[in-house]
This record gives sequence, structure tokens and C-alpha cells, in this order.
Amino acid sequence: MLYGEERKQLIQNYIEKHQRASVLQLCDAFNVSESTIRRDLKELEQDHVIKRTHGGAIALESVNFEPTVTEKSDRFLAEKQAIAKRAASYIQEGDTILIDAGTTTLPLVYEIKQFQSLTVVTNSVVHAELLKDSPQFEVIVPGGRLRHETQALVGPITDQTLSILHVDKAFIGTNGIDLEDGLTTPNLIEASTKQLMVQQASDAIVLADHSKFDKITFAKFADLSMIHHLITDDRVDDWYQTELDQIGVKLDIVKLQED
Amino acid sequence: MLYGEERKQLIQNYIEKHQRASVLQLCDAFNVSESTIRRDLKELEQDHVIKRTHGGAIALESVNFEPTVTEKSDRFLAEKQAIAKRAASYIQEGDTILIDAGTTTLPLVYEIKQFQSLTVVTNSVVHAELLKDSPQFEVIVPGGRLRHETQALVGPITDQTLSILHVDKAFIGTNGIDLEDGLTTPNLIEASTKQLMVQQASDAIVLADHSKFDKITFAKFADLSMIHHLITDDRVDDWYQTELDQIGVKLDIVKLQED
DNA sequence: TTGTTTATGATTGTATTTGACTGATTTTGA
DNA sequence: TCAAAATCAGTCAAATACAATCATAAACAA
Repeated sequence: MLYGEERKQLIQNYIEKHQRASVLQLCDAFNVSESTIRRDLKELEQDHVIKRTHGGAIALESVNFEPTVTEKSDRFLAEKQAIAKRAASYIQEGDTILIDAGTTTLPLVYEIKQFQSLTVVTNSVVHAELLKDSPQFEVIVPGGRLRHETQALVGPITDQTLSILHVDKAFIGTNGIDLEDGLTTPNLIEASTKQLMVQQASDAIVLADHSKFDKITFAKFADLSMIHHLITDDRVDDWYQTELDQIGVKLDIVKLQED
Repeated sequence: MLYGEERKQLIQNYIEKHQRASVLQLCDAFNVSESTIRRDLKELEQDHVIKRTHGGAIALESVNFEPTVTEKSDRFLAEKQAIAKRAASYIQEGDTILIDAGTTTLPLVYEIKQFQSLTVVTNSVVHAELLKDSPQFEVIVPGGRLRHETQALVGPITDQTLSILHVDKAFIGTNGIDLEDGLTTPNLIEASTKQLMVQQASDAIVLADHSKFDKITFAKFADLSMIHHLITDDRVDDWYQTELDQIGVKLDIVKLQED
């Protein structure tokens, strides 16, 4: 016969391994009543170890992931993953890189884990948290105020720190791309931070799926001519290629079908 | 016939080997009363050697395991939760608080979510990530280099940012507490950051379970007299109360039984 | 020796764990 | 949308385990 603590430990292990478990399943497994299982799950939830659901419980990670990357980004996840993969090919072992906050750059965090040695600067608490178990990387966070809308660190503290750093490559997200009005983002303070990111990089690389083109969203953070590479997907208009070529921006179009 | 200490040692060995033992089992094995076994188990638990359960005791964790900060099931979670709860009672609506990185302060993040308006400074990417969905808080991260061992942001960037901030209350963790040698932590750079935290707070509050007492761990970051409150659990020696009183530190002992 | 401390065991009232039961809530499917 | 089914929270009682207390006896100190 098991002690309650042992049972709870095993339930936790099971859920962490299988991501989910039902009350009845656990009843059967441990030969105890539903009441007991519910009490166990309640306590495990209070310990922030699992998340209860109607009928059972699920692991915590799976909840963390879904809501953060939310809304339409799910629809474009494949595009963003493909773009991130291409972006990772720009990186060389030993590089010092900067990864902007945002859902577009998030898949890049997973892509870079193949490298053995990088210095990674990121102003996203989510990105930084994902890198906490990668001791092969030197991870620098430029601090600042947490914008809850984008989980980015922004503001004067961020800018001041960024201004004393220089990186080989900066991977930057954007909300709007327009030939005339350049790169724009909805928030003024965030624009200031992005502007600095572009300035402090030898190679400013913008990651943007096709939906960002021909959009202007309030605050400009860079002229198109100030960036060096623009990685996007193959649903972007062809004529951008030549237009961007003329102002010295290399447009890198990722083919979604292949890959 | 065995001495008490011998019996305790054998109980500990047995549990470490078999992962579990019941009170009656041990009674039988050592030919002593239940009272005696319970007393032994109580002491072994206080030494953080085993975990008691109703009916017996279990090992703390499977042997091959090196506890990391990310460990969901922290060894002494209950103590830390109780301490965090008490710590939260020091906070007032509207306060500017600082929360140090570390497992002891982590439960405090959950406790503060009851408040409507706080400014929270934290040098932990894990803590910050947990606060990203609490828009009622102004969250400031003082940046820095990510120490993978503790998930804390440390180093010159951290220190420089902290030096221009001032908080009402700072909740700080520690690895060692000693009357003569003060508060210590194993890492020199982290000590520097903690030192600043103490300095920049109107009210420096140290959170530490009893196991931290009478320990010295390399790098000192503060004299005991420099902190204002020390929250711990009721397994700490009584005489600390009077000793700390003399140097102006208020010792706040959380009763674990009463929750 | 004689008084004191310490370890232990017996006793008693209290706490905890668990499963059954009840009514409330949520989900599901027509 | 509504009603049935499933799931849940809350309460209760029984069994077990517990803490607290006191008494005893051995070990210790004066």
C-alpha cells in the first residue's frame, strides 16, 4: 500500500511524462476512490506542479505554450518555424547574436540550440526562460520594464544597456513593412528599443512573414535601408525583390512547399 | 541494544535504500515503541534526511538525482510556501518590491498575485516569466548575464541598473546565515548583486528556512545587522531570537503546524 | 550518594486519511 | 438551447495514525 505522498509523486511523474491523466485512469491505477484522486490533484495544483481540468489534469508546460503564442500566430506557426530555420542558417558558431521579443523570433530560440557556443542577447523574458537550461550559451538580458502585451523588456533601462552592447547579428521582428515608411511597430517605447537593436548590430536581420508587408503600424523604428537582411515566406509579392535590392536589402524568401 | 543515534542512522540507511518504511515495520525491526520511532522520524525529517508520511516515511528523492532550481517538486516546498506567505503579509498595496532569484522566493511570486497594484523588480527570468500575465504589476527586470545554475541575472549590468533603483521592500534569499560571518552565498558575482539589493531597499527582508542557519558558504553579501527582517520556520534554534534582537534584526518565525 | 537529565513506553485525546454520499456544477450531444 | 450525463465540491463517519503528556528507569553530574 502506498502512502499519500508516494501516490502524489507518482501521479506527478505520470502527468509530466504523458502530459495528461484522467481521474478514473488514476483511480484504477492506484486502487483508490475518486475523492482521493481529486484531493491529490487539488494539492498538486496548489503546488504549481500540474493543472487540473474537468475530468483529470494536464502538465504545466502544455498550458504555458498555447496561450502565449496565441491567436492567429497558430495559423502562421509553420511559416514562422520555416523562417526561423532559415534565420538560424545565418548564425555561425561563436557568434554574438540578439533575438528580439515576439512570436516570430520565438521558434529561433529552439533552432539555435544545435549550436555549441553562442552569446545570446534577448529582451524577452519568455525567450530567456527557454534558454535557462542551455548552459553552452552566454545569455544576456538587457533588463527593462516588462510590457505584458508582448512579454518584451523595453524602456530606458533596456535602451541604456543595449547602447553599450554590440552584436554580430540581430534578429528582429516587426509589425509593419512599407517601402516608404519603413519598419513600424504599434508601440512607441518598443520602437525605440528596436531602433537601438538595428543600430547596435553589424548585421540587422528582420524576420517577417508575408502578412507584415504593406502595413504601417504607428511607430517607425527603422528605414528599410538600415537593415541588411529580410527573411520572409514565398507568399510575398515578387516585385519586392527588385525594389529591396535597389536599396541594399537582401530579401531572403523561404519556400514553404519545399523544406 | 542500540543507542538512539545508531537506530536513527540505521533507519536513515534503510529508507535511503528501500525508499520507504512504515512505523510498525521499524517498531518491529528495532523492538521499540511507536513513540520512539515517531520521535526518530521527526528528527530525521527536521534534518532534511527523509520525508515523513502518515504511517511512516519515504526517501526525499531517488538517488541519482541532482536537484536543480527548476525542480518542480522542491524538497522543502511546504516550508518555503509558508515563509512566502508570511513574507507577502509585509507587502502593502502600491509598494515597490524587489524579489531575489531562487527557490525560496519563488512561492512569493504566487502569493503576491492577490495584490492589485505593485511594482515588482526581479533579477530572475523564471520569476519574471511567471509575472508576464499579471498586467496589474509594473515588472522591472534589471538585466544582466544569466547564471544557468540559479536562473538569476547577475553581473555588472545587473548591478548598474540596481544601483539606480530604490525599493520599499527587498525579499532576498541566502545560502548561509551565521552570527559572525553574516549572510553568504556560493558565488562571488551573485554576492555582489545581493549586496546591492540589501543596500537599495528601505526594508531588507531575508527569507531562509532553518537549514540555512549556522552555515557559511564562501561569499559574504551582508552583515546580519544590515538587514531588517529575517523570516524563517520554527525549526530554528530559540536563542537566535535574542541574539538577533540585540543587533536590530527582527526574527519572524513561521509556525508550520498552524499554516 | 542524591538530584538531574535523558531516553523510552504507555495512555489519551486529537488529527489525518480515506471512501461514501449528497447536491451543485460543468460538459456533452441532440 | 435544453436535458442528460459526467464530473465536481462539500460533508460525514470510521479507521488509522498522530502529538502531547506523564511516568519510569537508566545514565549522568554534583
